[in-house]
Amino acid sequence: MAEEKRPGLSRQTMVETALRLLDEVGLEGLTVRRLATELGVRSPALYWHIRTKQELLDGMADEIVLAAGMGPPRDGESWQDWLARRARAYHASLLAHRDGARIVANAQTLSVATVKRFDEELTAMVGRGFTPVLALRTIMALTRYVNGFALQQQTGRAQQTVAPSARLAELTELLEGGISATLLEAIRDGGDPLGEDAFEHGLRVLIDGTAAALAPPPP
Amino acid sequence: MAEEKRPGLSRQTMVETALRLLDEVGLEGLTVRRLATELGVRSPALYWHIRTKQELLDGMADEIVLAAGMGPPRDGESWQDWLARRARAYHASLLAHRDGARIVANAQTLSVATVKRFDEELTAMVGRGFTPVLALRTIMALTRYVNGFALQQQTGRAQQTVAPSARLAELTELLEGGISATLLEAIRDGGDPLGEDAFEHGLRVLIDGTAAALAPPPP
DNA sequence: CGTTCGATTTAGCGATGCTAAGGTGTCAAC
DNA sequence: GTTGACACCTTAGCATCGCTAAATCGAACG
Repeated sequence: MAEEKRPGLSRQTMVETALRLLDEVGLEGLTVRRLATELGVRSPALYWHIRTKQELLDGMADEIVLAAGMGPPRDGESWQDWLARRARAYHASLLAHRDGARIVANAQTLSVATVKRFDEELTAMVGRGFTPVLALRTIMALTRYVNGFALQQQTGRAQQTVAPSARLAELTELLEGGISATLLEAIRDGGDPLGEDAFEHGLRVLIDGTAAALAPPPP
Repeated sequence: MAEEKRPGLSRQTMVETALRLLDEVGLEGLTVRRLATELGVRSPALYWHIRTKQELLDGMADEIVLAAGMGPPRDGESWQDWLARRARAYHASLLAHRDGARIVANAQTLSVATVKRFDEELTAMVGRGFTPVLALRTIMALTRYVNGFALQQQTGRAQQTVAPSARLAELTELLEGGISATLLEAIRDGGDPLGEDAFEHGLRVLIDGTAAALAPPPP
């Protein structure tokens, strides 16, 4: 059972435990002291391995991004399929941990490994007809969309236990003014605006628009 | 000079002063005590007008969104031009205050006025050929993109005083591994990945992709 | 056996969001 | 005019936070 090495603590175990703890207590509950307790240690001990709490959060963000397992497209995979697959994997990784999107969004540092993988992806895109600039802008636009989507999914979880129909009822009350309430119709017809269908729609729009930007402009 | 009314304090003046203070001290420096001092009052006084600090932040977020002055398209304006104009106005509004994007992203409440305006916009889009669902998803996708973009622009402002060339030098060092470094080429050719050109690119991609989704699918 | 030094502890500082309880001024009712 | 009532603000202070300084522990090495 004694799986502990000599130091007993390390940056990596701290990051992993912090991510586990994050799922229990959320970002607001993720305190240095709480994490120390989880590691069977007193809080100042953590500061031997990290300089600041933000450094820990950055490590967690990098772990989340890395866990998406992104990378260049497979052989024979179209860039459209690859971009969609990549975006879905990234999205899932952000949602895999409570407040994951917020942690990634507020991170201030990228690890070298992440940058390298990113560069490989760009290179692959160039191999498929993208210019470097277009490749970079495409991936960044997609990343921002996914970030924004996941962020919105994970914020305002106050009434999360309440069914989504409650939110709808709340909206109905809000728009009682008798005005058109197109919003209500859209929600009824289109399902949860934060659901998978909505996510997929934005994804397709971005990829289709990129295809247009990639094709040579009509003479 | 005596511009004070009877109460001397109100939710609205608090929000306005908080936004002014935010530009000076940033989100981390925006403390309840500091804001109270700015208002010539002791910190617990604020809690007569708000229940929690988050409520104040929500008010600030709403003010920022409202300040974008969005609304239905003008007469004769194409939905493409309108969406682009709307996105730019929203983007500018997020950047108008230090950490503005973070405040909006973490907000948990929307004011009734904001929801109403949003509904008017959707109605206008329906009048231009959108289904309610497509209108909602389009605006949400755009909003998420803008949120993500502004958020990334405003985070990691550590070396902001240093010229962008410094970031490039840092990247160069990072990719010294001799690998292809397509990323470097993209940055050199495309300028700042967080600049206006990059923003406009994503905007155009989203609008072009939406045009494709709006057109009847080819039989 | 003593030294060294990496790793952790004890103690505590300043700051935060927020609460409890008590004041203070203004205005209406009598 | 006195007296309530009520809106609004203050004086204290609690629990908790990120983080630091200094002392202490313990294994490795001479």
